[in-house]
Amino acid sequence: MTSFTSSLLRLLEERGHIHQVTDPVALDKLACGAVITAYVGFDPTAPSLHVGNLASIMLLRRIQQAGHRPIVIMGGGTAKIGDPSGKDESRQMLTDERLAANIASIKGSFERILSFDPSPTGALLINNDDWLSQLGYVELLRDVGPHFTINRMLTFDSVKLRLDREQPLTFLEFNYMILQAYDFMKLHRDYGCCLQLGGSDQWGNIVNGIELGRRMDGAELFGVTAPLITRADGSKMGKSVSGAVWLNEAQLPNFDFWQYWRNTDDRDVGRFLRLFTDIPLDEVARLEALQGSEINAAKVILANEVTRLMRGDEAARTAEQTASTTFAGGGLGADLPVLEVGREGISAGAACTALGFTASNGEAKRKIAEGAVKVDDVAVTDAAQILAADLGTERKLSLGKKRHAILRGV
RNA sequence: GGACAGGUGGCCGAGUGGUUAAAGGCAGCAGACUGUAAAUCUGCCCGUGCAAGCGUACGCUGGUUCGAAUCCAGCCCUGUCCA
Repeated sequence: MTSFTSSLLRLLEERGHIHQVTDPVALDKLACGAVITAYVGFDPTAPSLHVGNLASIMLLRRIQQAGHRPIVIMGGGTAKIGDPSGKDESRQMLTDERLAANIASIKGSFERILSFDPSPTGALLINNDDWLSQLGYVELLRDVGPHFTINRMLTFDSVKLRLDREQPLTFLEFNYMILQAYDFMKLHRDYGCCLQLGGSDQWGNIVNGIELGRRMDGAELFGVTAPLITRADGSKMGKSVSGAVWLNEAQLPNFDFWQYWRNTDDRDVGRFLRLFTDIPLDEVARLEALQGSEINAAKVILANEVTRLMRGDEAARTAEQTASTTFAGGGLGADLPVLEVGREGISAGAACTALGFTASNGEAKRKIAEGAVKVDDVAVTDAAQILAADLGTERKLSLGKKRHAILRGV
């Protein structure tokens, strides 16, 4: 797996995007000579993608950077079924309206990352529901069914996992891999797409698509999977104090998004810089070599770059300023959440809950008893203590070291 | 359709009549230490209340009992095997 000649595979490999490739030599050769079309699929099960999807999103960006054409497949059709991969429980089914709304909302993330220009390398965003919902059952069975054997399907991890754990796998879900394979074949027919990329959990699905394309059309298709990105402590990416780390601002404020990256584990800094930013590799090497507390500078750069990419320049700048005023200066940053306080004030406990720092008043009380809540850096001792701010003034309310908010007198 | 085993808090998983808001683990939050890191130690971890308490909670419905997650009945769901 060394020294590819195509810019595509070199780029992917250098930046740590490659886990497995179906036929590296042939793909390398193909990617040298022509503009190829490649796709990655996403399930629109929520109104926003999250950082767990970011590695796949970046794959598409790299494709375009290497001079090829990326296709984003929104799994509007497959989402109605639910991918059994890696999950031990089936997924809730979504309505058409919900899916359409999710797709519309997710689209924004891709518009930041990819260029949807009309050139040969311009990105496309396609909903697989366009064809999947048109399929006739008997027709599908007859055309595609003969190319799959149950024997083989049973050997795929996604299926085996459920069976081994003696958990239900419905016929509906069992069909997911067939429809996904169908997607690949369809994209090859309609768009000349010959490469599918995805997370390592998609290996089985991708291989199925390659097989189906070969059997039905004699097509030569390829697959690349990306490594599962875990953090140095072994956990999956994507949780912050506020829950999942969503890519859309509507689901997660810019400052929290920035903070997520700022708090990256030392050991992950280099890897994340390579994967999730466009910073040149020699610069990355310099940054990740920083020792001790100096590596914090690299984390700021990581946070700035990723935030810039996903949220824009302005968002990154404001978040960084907020962080430096709040953490270094002990002041109040513009990006902090604001709680408006009337003349009558609000109890310390209620304020924490109103800001979403705590889930209930009971939790707020416990946190206060633990000495976690501070107003203007002075610990609050009584949950019932009334906090007030004079008209037009601002005070700082903090829970722990990371969460801060502005109390504004109105 | 039959036999057997199951359905417990975000997840895993103990618990088979009161001392059970329910062991233990994971995840999470906070405190200490630090560099807004990691590791470690400590505390917290259904809601409400200052508190005693109250309200909810162990698939669903009903029953037995002073008292049920625990016993009984019916139903729903899942798995394994059989037909």
